[in-house]
Amino acid sequence: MTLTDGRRPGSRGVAADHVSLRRNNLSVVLRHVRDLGPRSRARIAEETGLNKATVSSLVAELVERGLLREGSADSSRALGRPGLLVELDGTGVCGVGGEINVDYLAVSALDLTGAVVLEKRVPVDVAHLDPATTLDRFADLVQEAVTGVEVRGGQLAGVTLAVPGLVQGETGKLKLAPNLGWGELSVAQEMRSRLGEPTYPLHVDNEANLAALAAYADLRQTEDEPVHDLVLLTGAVGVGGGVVAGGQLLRGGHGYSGEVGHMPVAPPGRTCGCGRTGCWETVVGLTALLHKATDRDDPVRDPSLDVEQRLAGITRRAEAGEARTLSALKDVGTWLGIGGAILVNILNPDVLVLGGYFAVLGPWLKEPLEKAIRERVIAPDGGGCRVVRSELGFAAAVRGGAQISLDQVFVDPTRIGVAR
Amino acid sequence: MTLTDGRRPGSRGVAADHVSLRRNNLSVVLRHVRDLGPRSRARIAEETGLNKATVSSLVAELVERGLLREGSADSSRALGRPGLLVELDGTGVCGVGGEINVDYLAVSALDLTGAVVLEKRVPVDVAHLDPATTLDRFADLVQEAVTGVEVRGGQLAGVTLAVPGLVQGETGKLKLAPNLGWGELSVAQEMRSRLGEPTYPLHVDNEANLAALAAYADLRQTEDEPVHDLVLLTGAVGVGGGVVAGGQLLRGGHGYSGEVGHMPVAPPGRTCGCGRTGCWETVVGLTALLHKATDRDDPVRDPSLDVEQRLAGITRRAEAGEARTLSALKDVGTWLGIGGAILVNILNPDVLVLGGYFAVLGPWLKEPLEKAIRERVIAPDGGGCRVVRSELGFAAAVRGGAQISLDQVFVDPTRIGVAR
DNA sequence: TTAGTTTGTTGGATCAACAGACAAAGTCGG
DNA sequence: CCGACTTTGTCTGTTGATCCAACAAACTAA
Repeated sequence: MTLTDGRRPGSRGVAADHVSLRRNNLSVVLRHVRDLGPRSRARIAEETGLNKATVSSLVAELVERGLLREGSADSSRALGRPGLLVELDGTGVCGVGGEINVDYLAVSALDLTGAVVLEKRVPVDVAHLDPATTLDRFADLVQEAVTGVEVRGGQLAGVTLAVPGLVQGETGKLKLAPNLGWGELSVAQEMRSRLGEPTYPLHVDNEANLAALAAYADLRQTEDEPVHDLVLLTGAVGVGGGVVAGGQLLRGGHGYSGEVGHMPVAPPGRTCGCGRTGCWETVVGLTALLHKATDRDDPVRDPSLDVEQRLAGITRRAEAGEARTLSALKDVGTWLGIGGAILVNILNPDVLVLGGYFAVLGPWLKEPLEKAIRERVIAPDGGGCRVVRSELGFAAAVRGGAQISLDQVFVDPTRIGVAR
Repeated sequence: MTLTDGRRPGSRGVAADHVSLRRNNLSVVLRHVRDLGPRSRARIAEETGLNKATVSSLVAELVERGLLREGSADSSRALGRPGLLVELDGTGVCGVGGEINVDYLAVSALDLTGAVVLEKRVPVDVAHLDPATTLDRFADLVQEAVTGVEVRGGQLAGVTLAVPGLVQGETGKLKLAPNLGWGELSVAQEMRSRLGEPTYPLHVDNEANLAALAAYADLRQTEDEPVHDLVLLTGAVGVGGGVVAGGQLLRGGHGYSGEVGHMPVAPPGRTCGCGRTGCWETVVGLTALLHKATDRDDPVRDPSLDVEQRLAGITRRAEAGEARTLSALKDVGTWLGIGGAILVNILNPDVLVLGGYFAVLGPWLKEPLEKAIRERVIAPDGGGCRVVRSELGFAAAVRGGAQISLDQVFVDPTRIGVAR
């Protein structure tokens, strides 16, 4: 009922005038077409409650801004004059996402429809590189995507960069990225200067947060019923968590939410990177799986090889029914469920999304995981929570970054194109 | 930037017309006065960005509806014509909250300013009573509060009832309340029929959720900097959790969020009510403290005595420096911190609020709790999270219930009073 | 061919915010 | 005490976005 700013959390409404009203309704129409697909003006009016004449005017402006376009005639309704379908115009605007991770750099560009315009991932041993050198190479990669969008004739909605670490909410300052071996560093500022102080918005966010957002956008397209509450778990050496609650990314007071890897749920065992024992990571992280499933000199343990290849090795053994591999996977799945049940009890998500290596090995993890959750979640029927594998693989964070840049356009379409 | 409905989660905007615009700005002005205190029309205009003339018109309507009133002259500004202060009118509207708990029934009525109009708590051994009988007595109590508000000349904004159990989001159906010994039961429907199918909105919610909301409203008044992310822990026989994230109550997909009592963090020991061992409740619940601090025949263990009196006994011993009591409190405080750190790592709240018995014994719990959190939260400086005791005691949930009813008025002031 | 249905546009009405002018009510300096 | 100055709150007219009702256009069905 109230105009929300979106930038100031908790502020449920800001003063509004005719311009805000128009902006709001432009956003409503644009998101309506995104979420429910192409449809005629008359149908949009009917479904949103706006007047037919108003919808015509709004659509005209959105077309002028290059966000919508008229498509073919609507032949679905039997009687009367057929309407002209109005649909998202993918050619106009793109969002770009980037990611720095332990062993690769990546970028992705999505158009307004969510389709992948370009995507690139280069293996880089970030942990053993100077941060400045990494940022140089990362800036080159991001610039490549930006120019790629521009030569294609698209307008750039914004760039959002993912980092596997603690990112302070407002400033986008990186506080700590243990897996990269990075300390406090203003990634946003460093990248802005390397990209020549660009005019488009550039933000930095936590990798799991953006992956969760990508999963949210993905579920919006694939699921019948709307999903507004989800938890995403990214499995790597560490374990990251991203939470979408009530359709909004949960960031916490300072942006440090989603640190799930160090829940003390396991019996004392291997020492965690944080210095303690018993952390969840130590029983569900990739290292834990490899230690259980393989011997010391096994090639799949070789950190210099590509992660996806090593995982393919595990998959092959599991498919062949190798006992030790299957037992290790069942073990990890159960521990995943024990920690997952904590999250489900606290957050009651509709969906628990497995990302990173959990997604790859999902077929073997899912059953013991779901069993553990059913047993340990207090709410009836596991609180109605389903477990799904992410379809996005290791591209989740970059896609989420591109998506969050595009989201700004859906919230305020007047950011793009010329005024009337 | 978009008009939010508030009822549909995730829907970031609904179609808006002139009426919505007006409603939005009425809400903005009303909340502005609530949050920042009495001030002149000119100042409201300056601070909200609305036009002076518009603010005059909005204030006039809000006065007509009995939500605002003109107060004394503003003598704070030195120069020029002094303004007339505009302030919340407490006499017009009230919200009512009720609570069913293990050993008492309670109601509270708050006026628009948040001041307590009436409050009542009666000891009832709910667990050993037929649900129907309990609901009969509860309905009498709620009706008493409702008529209390009405004879005072106030309009009733709504009634919200707290239950210590799992409440399904939309329907307000109680799924499970183990501490009451209640199973599935539509409390909302039962109460509506007992209250004669009232016209005012009546809702049912989880007790910890409402307590968290009360703490949120309380911090809004007492803190200088706005707090939009908090976690509230209610200590009783069990442990409940309520989460406010980004200024919104976190409910989860089906309303089952906040089940923190059964996190498996403790070593195997006493069997929990849920049938497992190692649950957080078993080391921080009231029973755990009593077992550590006292012998079997100690009178403070007697469940037939009032909880507050028994806690007063513990407080006395702690103040006297009794070693066993102090040691038990330190133990509970540390365990509270171990589980609390999980919540802080996941949710990154600005404030961790201690409610229920944790608030009463807070002075002894706080130090070991904060130490454990500092040690175990990954984000620097504990993620900026402070630990505070709730000032509301066992009235938190009823106050929160009344508050959430009033919140509807702040979101849509046109619900109250006559149209222009 | 005609009646009926649906689409999308047009012109006028309505409503709320805005802008600027102005009287009212105070302070300050002489 | 008086005039210059400042600030408040109201009033009048303008702007702009949505709504409403009428209508031409386009198609189906009989």
